[in-house]
Amino acid sequence: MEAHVDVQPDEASTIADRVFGQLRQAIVEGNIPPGSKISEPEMAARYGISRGPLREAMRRLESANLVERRPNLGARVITLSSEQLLEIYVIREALEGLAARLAAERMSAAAIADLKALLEQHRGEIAREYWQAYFQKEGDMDFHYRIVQGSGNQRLIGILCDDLYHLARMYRCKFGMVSNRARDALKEHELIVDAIAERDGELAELMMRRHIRASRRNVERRLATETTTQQRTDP
Amino acid sequence: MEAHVDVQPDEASTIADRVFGQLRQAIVEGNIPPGSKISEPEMAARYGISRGPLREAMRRLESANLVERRPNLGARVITLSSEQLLEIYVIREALEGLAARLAAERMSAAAIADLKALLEQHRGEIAREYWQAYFQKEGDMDFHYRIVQGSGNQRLIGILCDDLYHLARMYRCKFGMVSNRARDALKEHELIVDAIAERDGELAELMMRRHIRASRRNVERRLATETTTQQRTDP
DNA sequence: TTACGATAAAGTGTCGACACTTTCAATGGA
DNA sequence: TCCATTGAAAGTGTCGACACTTTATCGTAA
Repeated sequence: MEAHVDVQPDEASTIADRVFGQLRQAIVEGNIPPGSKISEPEMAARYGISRGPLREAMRRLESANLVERRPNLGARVITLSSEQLLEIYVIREALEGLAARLAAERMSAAAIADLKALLEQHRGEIAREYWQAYFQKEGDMDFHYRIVQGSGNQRLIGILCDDLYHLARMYRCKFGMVSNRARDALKEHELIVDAIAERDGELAELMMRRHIRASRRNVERRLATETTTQQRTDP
Repeated sequence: MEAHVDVQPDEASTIADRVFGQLRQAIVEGNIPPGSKISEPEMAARYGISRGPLREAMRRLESANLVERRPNLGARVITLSSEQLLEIYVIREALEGLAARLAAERMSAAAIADLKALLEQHRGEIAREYWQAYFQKEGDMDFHYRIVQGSGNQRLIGILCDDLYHLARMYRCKFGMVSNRARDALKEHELIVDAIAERDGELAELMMRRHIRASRRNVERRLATETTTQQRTDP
């Protein structure tokens, strides 16, 4: 449990770690726009550090697939294409389906109780119409995050939590995904937790796959209408 | 297609790239034993470079999950536990099953023909008893590698080819996996390719999952007998 | 005016040196 | 004899400087 935690801007033993967390947050939230070049001297000056730690932070961003680096040409924030977003959904369907099955087999009773409490909280927030503030931002991620943790497969946890989830968040910040699917998603979450609580791994996997597929199709619809009704925003 | 290629010791624009490839090979092949500490000054001296590029190479090895680094304590080659090996198999089953399905849908006819030719070659090698030299080492990897490439999902390709496959090779080098399963595996490979050639994604996924599951069970049996008949080699 | 080439600017890759942390060993005391 | 303390040695983290590559700019010639 010591790995795979979000490196927050504060508390980090090394400068490179701290700057990595800050840069990741800035990139994911769109403060450093996709496709923009990151100049090492400029960034180092902005954060008041040397180029050494900054380069290390950049390398970690590269391995997290948030920036692309090419020799002698420097680093650019990745550009988000709809194809890549759909690729991520396809992988998440397989991987989180697996995670749900494993979680149903191995998650502790206490963790399941916590999960149910989280869903109860979400239910309340949606009823009070707070969901636009919370659920669509982090609530959904919290849910998926916990199930993946519950799988107990460290490598699976690493792939999903260290890489794919940050990318998914980045997309969410880019296109402001105001989801009309919040209620449906909550319903699906409940079905998944029920299956896990009954230790029915097969059903949990099925429900998780169906849930992520529904999310993907929602995004596909949104992308389709977006490209037909208005211009793309790629310069 | 420019990414996800094995960085060979030669031809690499930057020193860090070259040393990364050399170190990865040394680690995967067991020349730098698992669990051993990697001293930056010592390694830099051995390769005749400065600590800067070496640190970059180490960082890339860490993101490939071949070494573990802890602040102020340095880097160690990962220790291979049987649990981790099985974790990898579980993930491969899900991910390569997905890859096989996508490959059945999207692989070009030419690529499928190449795949068939590769299998034909393997068949010949096994018949001539050369399989102990080739098949068990890289032939199996070649097969899986091509199908993953055929999926066309760049992120899936990255996860499997950049990370998991090197780890799998590392395990293979550690325990000298002389497989009595070569003939069975070839048979399973043929079934998978047949399904892909008939564009039957569902069947291709099923066969690939079954194939990897069989491999995993073979490893499990081997591990079980190993631990009961002889001492573990962990010091 | 446009195309080509040279020069300068900016940026990345690499290096050696210093500061701080960890580790180990020797010394002293209980 | 054993444990704690202290000092040195080794190692990692960080920094500034230099070399080489890429890019932009300017000047010249067609």
